[in-house]
Amino acid sequence: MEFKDLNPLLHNELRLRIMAALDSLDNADFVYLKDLTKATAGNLSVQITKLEEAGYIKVSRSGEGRGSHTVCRITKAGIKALQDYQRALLSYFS
Amino acid sequence: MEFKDLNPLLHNELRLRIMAALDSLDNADFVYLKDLTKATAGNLSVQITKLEEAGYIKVSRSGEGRGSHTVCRITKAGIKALQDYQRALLSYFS
DNA sequence: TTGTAAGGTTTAAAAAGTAAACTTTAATAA
DNA sequence: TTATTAAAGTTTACTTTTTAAACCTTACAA
Repeated sequence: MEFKDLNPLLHNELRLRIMAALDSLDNADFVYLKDLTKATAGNLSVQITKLEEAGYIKVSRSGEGRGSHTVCRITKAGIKALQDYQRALLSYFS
Repeated sequence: MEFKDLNPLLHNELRLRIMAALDSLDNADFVYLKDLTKATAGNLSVQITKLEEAGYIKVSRSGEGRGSHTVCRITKAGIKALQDYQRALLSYFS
């Protein structure tokens, strides 16, 4: 039995939801992600920022206040990290 | 895209290691688990207790101090929880 | 214009994770 | 014997992370 390390940034439910969504959608805005992931706005905001800082997603913010719009897109590094995470997880199951 | 909730007790790397190990070994003692999971004794002790309190493992403790021996075994509920967790995870990866 | 709601961000509090320090007993050396 | 060291765990205090309530800014409606 050999357990591969799990990327702690991806080993969080909300962040994983965001990444999984962006992996198949390739781009989604804040409101859509909020609805899809069932997250609160605050939590979503924080986790998006963490993924952005890690370089796993790219975020375009435009406007302020009500007129603002935030669009997220997964990066190459993000896709790779997600794949690696998935592979690591497999080492835990049979 | 529908994300199933991930059991928070299992969605922790060390606890998952413990459970995955016990799932295939069916019984392992503290020292063996410590070596296998590469955990510190303190962390292992805490996480074993949490899994025990949840009814996912059964723990037999005998003796005290150096002569003590702690053996863990997965329960039916633990096996089911692990399976459910695994299934839930699959909903995150296409 | 002013009230209300939408889109996000900041924050402070709660929860969880971690490992150093400790307790107890067994083995070993002097 | 009687220290001394080391093994097996547990407690604890600390840090990190998570979470959502409160907040800010702007747009729209009445």
